[in-house]
Amino acid sequence: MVMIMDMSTRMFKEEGWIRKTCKVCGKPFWTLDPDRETCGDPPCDEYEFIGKPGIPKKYTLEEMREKFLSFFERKGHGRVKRYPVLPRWRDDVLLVGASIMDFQPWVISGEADPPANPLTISQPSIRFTDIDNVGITGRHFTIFEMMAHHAFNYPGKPIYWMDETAEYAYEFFTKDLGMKGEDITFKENPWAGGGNAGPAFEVLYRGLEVATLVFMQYKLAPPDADPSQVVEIKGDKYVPMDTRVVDTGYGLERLVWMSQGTPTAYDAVLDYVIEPLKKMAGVERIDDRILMENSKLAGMFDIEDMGDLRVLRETVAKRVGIDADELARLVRPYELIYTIADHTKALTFMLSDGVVPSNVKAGYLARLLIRKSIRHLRELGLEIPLSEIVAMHIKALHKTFPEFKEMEDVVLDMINVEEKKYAETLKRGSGLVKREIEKLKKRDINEIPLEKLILFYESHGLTPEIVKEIAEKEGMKVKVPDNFYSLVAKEAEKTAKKEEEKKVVDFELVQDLPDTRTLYYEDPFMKEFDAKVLRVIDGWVVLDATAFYPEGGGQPCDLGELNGIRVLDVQKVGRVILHRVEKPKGFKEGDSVHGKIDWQRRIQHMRHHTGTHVLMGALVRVLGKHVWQAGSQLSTDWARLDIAHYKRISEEELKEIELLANRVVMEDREVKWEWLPRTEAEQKYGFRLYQGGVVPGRVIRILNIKDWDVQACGGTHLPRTGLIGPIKILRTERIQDGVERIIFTCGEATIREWQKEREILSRTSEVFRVPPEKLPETAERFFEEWKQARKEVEKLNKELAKLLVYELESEVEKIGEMEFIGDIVEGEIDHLREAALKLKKANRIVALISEDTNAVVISVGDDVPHKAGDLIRIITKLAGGGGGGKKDLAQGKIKNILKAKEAIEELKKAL
RNA sequence: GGGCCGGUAGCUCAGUUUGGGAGAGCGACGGCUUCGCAAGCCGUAGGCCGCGGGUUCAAAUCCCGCCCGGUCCA
Repeated sequence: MVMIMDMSTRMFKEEGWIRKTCKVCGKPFWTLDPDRETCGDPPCDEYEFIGKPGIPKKYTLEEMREKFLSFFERKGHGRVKRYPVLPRWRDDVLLVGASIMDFQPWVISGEADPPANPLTISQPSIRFTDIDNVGITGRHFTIFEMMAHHAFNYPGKPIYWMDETAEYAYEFFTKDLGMKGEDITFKENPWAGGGNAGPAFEVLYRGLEVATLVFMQYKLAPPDADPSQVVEIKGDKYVPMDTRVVDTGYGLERLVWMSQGTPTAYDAVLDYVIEPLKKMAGVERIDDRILMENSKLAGMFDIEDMGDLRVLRETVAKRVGIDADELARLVRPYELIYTIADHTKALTFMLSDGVVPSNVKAGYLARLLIRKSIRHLRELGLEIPLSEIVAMHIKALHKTFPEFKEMEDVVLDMINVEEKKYAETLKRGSGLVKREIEKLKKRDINEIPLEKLILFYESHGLTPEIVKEIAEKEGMKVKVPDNFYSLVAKEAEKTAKKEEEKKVVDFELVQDLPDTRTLYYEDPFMKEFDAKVLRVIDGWVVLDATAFYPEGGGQPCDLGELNGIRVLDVQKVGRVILHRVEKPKGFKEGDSVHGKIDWQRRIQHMRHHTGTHVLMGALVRVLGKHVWQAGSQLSTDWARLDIAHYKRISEEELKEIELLANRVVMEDREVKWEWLPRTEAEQKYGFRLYQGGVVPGRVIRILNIKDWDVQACGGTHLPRTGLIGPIKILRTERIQDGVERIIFTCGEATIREWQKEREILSRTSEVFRVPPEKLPETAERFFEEWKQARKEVEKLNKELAKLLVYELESEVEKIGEMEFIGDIVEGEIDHLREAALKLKKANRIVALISEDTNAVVISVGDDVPHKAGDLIRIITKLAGGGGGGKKDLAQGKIKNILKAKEAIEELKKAL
């Protein structure tokens, strides 16, 4: 736990800073004030700027952001544009939650150059960890801008480290913003997370954390690490990193708040939403004193469940001298409005940056925010569409973020679609709850059991609050435990399973081999080639060069032959390509080989691959810029492309997409590829490059279809779109909410599809004996007539049953007190049953056997002391077969119809 | 990716636990009552019980696979 780390800096030593230990939390901190005893961080200190701003001048978001960025520009930092909140360049996190995430893992690992070094940025960041605190504590947001300056100290190329970082912070705060130096504290708080660690300072001012300065210099120690290098931090072992990174974060919203001294940070930065909402909802004005006390205390709280919230209410109520319930009534509307304002802002960023609401990943987080906001609007009694509020954000922010305007139509439509979906879920749900209540009432239960609440939430998306609202109208009690959601989480944990990762061909044995020369990149049309065998491992042959494309990027490997021996599989391990061959004994090190590629197969892959990119361009143009590739797979006979989209693609859209894609084929556009350094490619083309997912490597391969589509892609492609041939969309599937799959063909595969379709049509035409264009109406007519005929049969059966009944009535025999009818008849089981039931009387037994279908039916009246199920067994025992039923009716089938008569006699005897 | 819920008449759903007669309400249509309307009463039509396979004498019901919709979690 103890880390030996010197955390004094040049400034601390030269300017007379004192290192003290906080008397409340016990953590060390640095201050200029000899009398200070606490570290400055809540709950050790309370907010001191509410109502009396800690910065002399009032700032808006834009002014503060500019102040910060230009300060660091003056200090030699390159200004970098914000990154999208949806991190396309990595697949280990759902959303960007800090500026440093923009540069992980490529820049930090040294695989890509930073866009500037040192650099400064203001990065919109989204975090869900504090979502329960949002709107309540006054300082927590799901979305905030992390202003930062970063320096990447690569080996031998140091930029700067702790001394400069602390000085920049102090200078910016005191000189540029005019904060009081003696009120600033630097709290030591070593940081560890995501496999990295290092010393860190929290910079605190008047009870608020305004910046965090982190010095990343350790990484998790590998098992074989040199023990003299190992440091232990928070229980984990670390070793020094080659690249040391200055990672800072200045809270833009918090600094603006500090400069305004409003009761909450929300008031300072989201007033353009808060004020109209207050007016619309007719929120009662409360005494500023109550609001301020509330936010001062709320600032020291961390809300994890409803219990925590109650404690907060009671504490504040006591301090301002009113009743806790009264306080809640007054404060609640404010909290709702704050939360809505924050969540809708987060949505504006997420949706504009390409998150599509769905039931998975980041899309699910967007849906959570949408639904929570809608519920809050309802609680406020406001009946306005959520999109109206998102539009307010776009209006207020589009000058700084012009991309919002560009995406506005799609974003608002997505919100409206989601709102409609939620309304339907609720409607469906309330019916469900009401029906459940009816059932419970019948069983004299007047409270909804917890397991039902969990079921409603997990399976039907109904929060316990909503269930409560519905149930109480029906006079049903509902008790929601404070920790309901953690109960649900525990429930889910039980079923959580670990996934096993499938290992591909993994050979440590190839590590010493040189990279295989990739002839398929040098000339994608190379069909034959000569090469040398470098090694033969198990069934795999490694060559110095190959034109065989190894499986990757959704493109299957090439097949063909080496020296006439069949190649069965081609895989890439690191940068070495392995060929699995049918007879590995035919190869030895040093051999010359001649390779031949199955060209029919390969060219079809190329058509499908280039075709995928053409189709992607068409999808984006028809459906919108939110469309993003979510996966793709191609084969010789078909290809499929999964895309993020928020509703089903209509038939009209599909036609348009297909037409557009084929037009681009007919225009015969140029297709070019080039290798570019990662950062250069990103700056030039944007993150749209990463359609196919994260691409590793220092340089990446860029595939460019002229004025149509640019992507990072490692596949083999055609040089002109005209070579793709016809593109045909076969169908679409919705593989999950928010993801559509398009299955299509190109080139020869399309022609084969056409032929297949014609065959189906002509065969069907032959069956119906009509020309293909008449098929729909003919099929419909046949289906109708078939239904009609079926009904006729049913009717006739009923008629027959009636006749049978009439006939059988005259065959009644008396057996003691009981009446018995037993006969061998004709007909289906339904028909027999109909008759037996019609003949049923209190003291009567009816047994019928069908001589054409072997069906047996027995009906038994209420007063008869036998069960039909038992009686039928007498028959089936004798005549074979089986059957059974209830007290009054049994059905079955016998094997030997010749024994039917005998069986009925036997039954009679048994009575 | 994993879990859960659902798909039965035009609509909303029951029936699935424990296999054996496919139902209710609303709507549609017809009739009665009424000067006429609303309403009420009586009656009629309307079902590949999501699709495919399996078990069984017998499957809406049990088992397996698929499709469609919903929902929660990582």
